[in-house]
Amino acid sequence: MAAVSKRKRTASKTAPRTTPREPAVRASRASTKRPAKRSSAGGGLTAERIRDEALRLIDAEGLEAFSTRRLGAALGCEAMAIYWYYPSKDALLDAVVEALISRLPVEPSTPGDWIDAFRKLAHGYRRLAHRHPNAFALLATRRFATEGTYRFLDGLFEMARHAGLDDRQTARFYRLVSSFCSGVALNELAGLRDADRVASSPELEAEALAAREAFPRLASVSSWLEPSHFDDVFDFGLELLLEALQRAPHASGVPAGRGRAKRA
Amino acid sequence: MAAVSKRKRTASKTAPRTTPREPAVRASRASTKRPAKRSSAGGGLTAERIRDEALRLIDAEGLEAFSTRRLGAALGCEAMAIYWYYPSKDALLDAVVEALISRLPVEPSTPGDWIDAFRKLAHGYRRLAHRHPNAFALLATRRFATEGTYRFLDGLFEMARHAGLDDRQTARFYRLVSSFCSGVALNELAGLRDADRVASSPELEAEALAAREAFPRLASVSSWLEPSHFDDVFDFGLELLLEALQRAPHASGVPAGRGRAKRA
DNA sequence: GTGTTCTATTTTACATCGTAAAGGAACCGG
DNA sequence: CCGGTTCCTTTACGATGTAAAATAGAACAC
Repeated sequence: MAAVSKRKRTASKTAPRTTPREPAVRASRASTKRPAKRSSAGGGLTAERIRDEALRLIDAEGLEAFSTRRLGAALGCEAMAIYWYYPSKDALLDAVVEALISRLPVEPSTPGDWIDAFRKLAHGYRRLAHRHPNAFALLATRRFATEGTYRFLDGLFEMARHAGLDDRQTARFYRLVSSFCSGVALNELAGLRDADRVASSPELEAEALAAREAFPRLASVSSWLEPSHFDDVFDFGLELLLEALQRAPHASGVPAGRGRAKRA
Repeated sequence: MAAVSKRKRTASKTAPRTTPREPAVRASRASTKRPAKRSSAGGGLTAERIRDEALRLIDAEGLEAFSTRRLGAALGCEAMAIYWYYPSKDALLDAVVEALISRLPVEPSTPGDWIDAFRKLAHGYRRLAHRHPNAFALLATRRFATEGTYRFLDGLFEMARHAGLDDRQTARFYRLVSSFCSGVALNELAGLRDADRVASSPELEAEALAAREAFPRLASVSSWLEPSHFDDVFDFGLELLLEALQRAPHASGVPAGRGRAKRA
């Protein structure tokens, strides 16, 4: 966590920020004493409630439309109230990412079958993209940088170790599979969004038709690029990766420098 | 192109937009008559100059910091002048995407070797990510929806046809390779950005250290996740895909429904 | 010449954004 | 009752994207 404040935009915002008084940095403080009780109705603000509502809003109205003020309105409080629980909008979005990630199944469904666990995980990731299309760009774009995401990765890597993979192979396949999954999902989401857009505007439809005529090859291939074939592509690619993973679990296939795992 | 205006944010902005008077929609009008001549110095505004400067600015200061006002300042004009050439910031970004895409090599370096052409293309794409890290997210996130990008795809698919791939395989591998490339590149860029951030802040550094202790598996794997190993991962994954591509060029390996190409 | 029209740009204005800073209001242990 | 802590609101500032109108110069009509 920690207050990072993204990038300072123009490097000359206002003041040098001298730790104002130490507001709220840690995300879930409510548990240290008693949860909350003020304002009888649903007013009880907590970091979790804010985060959940943020996700709900993003799902409902898109990432672009999401703002602290709108979130405040949805929560029944002023926008600035959020800043008691999160140091910035950015940090809140990190928390949303964390919440999504932690829903993924890290354990294999059948204990020994770690390839299957990887597969399940990949499918879970993809399911996330489908369930939260608007929030998914966050996952693909932001670095995993919170405790929960660390825990997720640690669990995953622990599983890989039990499967006998050395660290290098683990790293490699983690990168490969996760890159592949986000790549496919982003592609897919972009395609869906675009299909939406075109369908909702006659002029864009006409334009698409014209493009189809001007570029015949594009036209004939693009029927295979439609949403209905996404599953096919995803499974094909994923199985390709998993096969390779199964094929060469221990050995390192490239020069390498003896940085092996400590366990057999 | 066409004025799309993104999504209307809240669905209740201001007025219903009744085609104000028909300002500028088509991107490059300067060529129809004479380029321009007003304002002796470097003032000559054109769609191309705006787009190029936009890319330069994004490269230099990041996507977040990019705004029409700053672009105007860089060009020596008011922000609104841009709107004569592009209907929206969104459309301008589309043009930037197009400019980047059209730099990729679609032709194979040795005429017959189409696998090599795919490889070159993938490496070119990755090089783009390296050369324009700040602009790259645009490529991965936005749909290819301009004439230039259509042309690019048409050229690519034409090449695939010459290589003997049917439309289904073409579509499949296009999606696979492009998804893979953007996924890896995004991952890579996020990693680099994060390494930057951590290196520039002692408290984040301490935090990272603590995480390393709390999650031992993460720590030992993550040395293999460092930037120095990106090339390795990319090549490994790409060759995996290309091998599969070479292995099964024509046949469709799944049930399929006879929706084949009309051309031999 | 004097309009008038077209093209390119500036000016002005508005709603919205993230968030710093300060000011309550409710609770606390004394 | 009092000072402190905790949580939330108010107010304010400097951005943002862009609609709308004003404006300046070039090109054409007469």
